[in-house]
Amino acid sequence: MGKQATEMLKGTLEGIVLAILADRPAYGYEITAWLREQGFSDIAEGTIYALLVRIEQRGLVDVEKVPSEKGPPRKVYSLNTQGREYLEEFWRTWSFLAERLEQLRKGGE
Amino acid sequence: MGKQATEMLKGTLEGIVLAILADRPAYGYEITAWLREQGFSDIAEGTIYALLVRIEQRGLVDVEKVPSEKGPPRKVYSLNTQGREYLEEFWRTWSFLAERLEQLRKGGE
DNA sequence: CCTGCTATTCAGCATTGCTATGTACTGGTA
DNA sequence: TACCAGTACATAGCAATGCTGAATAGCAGG
Repeated sequence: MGKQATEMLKGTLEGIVLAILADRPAYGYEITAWLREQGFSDIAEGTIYALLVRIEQRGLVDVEKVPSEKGPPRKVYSLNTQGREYLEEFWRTWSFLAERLEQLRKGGE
Repeated sequence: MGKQATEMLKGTLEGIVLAILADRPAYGYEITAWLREQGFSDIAEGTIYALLVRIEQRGLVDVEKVPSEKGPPRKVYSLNTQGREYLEEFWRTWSFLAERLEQLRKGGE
C-alpha cells in the first residue's frame, strides 16, 4: 500500500475494527495479524492498541481479560449496543462517501 | 453528515478535489460550492484553500490567475501530468480500501 | 455608507495513524 | 542457567489533515 493509504485510513480504520468486532470478539494482537493477512501490510501494532483504548473510553466496546497460554493475558473486546449503533452510523457515512467517489470516477473517464 | 465524516475525509478529500480537477479546471470558491451541492454540507472553505495550496506545492496542479467580474481574481487550478499519475494511485488505494470494506459489510450481516 | 456576495488566506486546535521503544509472560535450546 | 523468539500490550513524540474563526479585498445595490 502507498503513502496515500495512511491518510485515507484515518477514520476508516476505526470502522474497520468495529466491523471486525461486530462479527466476533477479538483482541489487539489478533486483529493486527488478521488485518495484515488481509493486505493492510503496514498497519502498526501501536495504532491498533491506541484505537482500542479510544473506542473503549467512548463506551463502544466491552472488555474482558482472558489468560493466554503463550504470553500475557489478552484483552478481548466485544461490540456492545452503543458500538453497534455507532457502526451503523459509520456505514451510512461510508456509503455516502463511496457513492460520491464512484460518481466522480465514472465522470472522469 | 455526521462527525465521523470529518475523520473519514482525511486523505479522501484530496482525491475528491483531484478528481474534480481531472474533469475540468476550477477555483477554490467554485469547488467548495460544488461540494456543498453534492451533499458535503459542512466542508469548510478554509479546508479547500489549504488543500489547494498543498497540492500546488507538490506540483500536482498548474495555476492561473483569472480576473473575476464579481470579486477578487480567481486562482484557477488544473491537473497536470504528475497530478494525473497521483490521482491514478489514489484510485488504486481507494479501490483496495473499498473492496475490504464491502467484504466486511457483507460478513457482518 | 453599509450590506451582501464573491474570493482568498492564515493562525491555532483536535484527531488520527506511524515510529520507536519498553514491558511482560511462555517455551525451546544451547 | 542464559538466551532468544513469539505472544501480547502500552506509550511518548511526531506528521498530516480537516475545522474554527477571523481577516482581507473587490464589486454592486439600496
